[in-house]
Amino acid sequence: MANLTIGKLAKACDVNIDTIRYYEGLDLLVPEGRTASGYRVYNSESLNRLKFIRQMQRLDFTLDEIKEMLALRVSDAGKCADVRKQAEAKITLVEEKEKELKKIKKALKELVVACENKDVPASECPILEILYPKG
Amino acid sequence: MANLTIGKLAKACDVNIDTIRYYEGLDLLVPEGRTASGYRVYNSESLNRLKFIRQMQRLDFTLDEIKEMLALRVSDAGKCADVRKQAEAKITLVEEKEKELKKIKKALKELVVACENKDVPASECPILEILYPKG
DNA sequence: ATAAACCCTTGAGTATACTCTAGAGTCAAG
DNA sequence: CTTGACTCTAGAGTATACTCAAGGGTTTAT
Repeated sequence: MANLTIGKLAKACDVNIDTIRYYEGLDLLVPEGRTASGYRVYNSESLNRLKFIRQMQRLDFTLDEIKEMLALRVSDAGKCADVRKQAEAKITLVEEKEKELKKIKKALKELVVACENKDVPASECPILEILYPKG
Repeated sequence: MANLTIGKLAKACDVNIDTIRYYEGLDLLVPEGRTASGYRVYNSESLNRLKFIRQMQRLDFTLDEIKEMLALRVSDAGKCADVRKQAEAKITLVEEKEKELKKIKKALKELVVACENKDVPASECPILEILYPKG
């Protein structure tokens, strides 16, 4: 695919241009090369890589974790299982968070109901009383 | 309940002692009082408050958001409707978080499935293709 | 009474992930 | 050939959330 300047890459992925240079410093996204005048040159693989990085960030992976995953790609496929394990660990984490969120939501809803009944304790912090009754 | 020194509170919640002082600076967790010699004194409400803070942080709420939730209380009779509104806003926030987590989980599960499909030639990890297809 | 363990404050340092500034060179259109 | 858009580097700044260090008082156990 066509060579890309840093600006075009940034626009294509809707990423700040400085972020791309920042990723380079982390060895996360290194340009294919440079022009004679020193401009960074990127190719379509850079594009995929950057898209992948952003996608994984949306999935709550840190840049370090993403870097590790990208390192797995270039080594052997036996390590696919490693990535799977990481993903599974994240799923467990997500499921735990879902459970906790339910509790919080329940407490907040009780607070709303209490408000409607003008029942709200004059306490310092009703949400704590609801979540942790009787001190 | 028994009065707690900062060290005991820290230990009880498995939190760094400096973190507690840091929270105080944010008006997030203020001690009940001080001893004559200036030592912070905490009570059981502090304990609940700190537990709540940590729980909410695990759920990816920022300290600012947590502070707002803890502030949901009726100071005088007329403000009940106000608190209800704010509580409802927080419920919306929680529900947004739930949605986000669902999306993340779905993507992670796709990732895991992709990993399990080992029909794919051993040279490339298919995960990247799933997350970023037709690169 | 003395040493260990604990507490105080102020201020600096760390980690993650950017984001911006300054000063200067390069490229593309009219 | 000039003007504006783009790029370069190095380094500083931002935001969130801690975490540590220095220097000095306080409590507690022996």
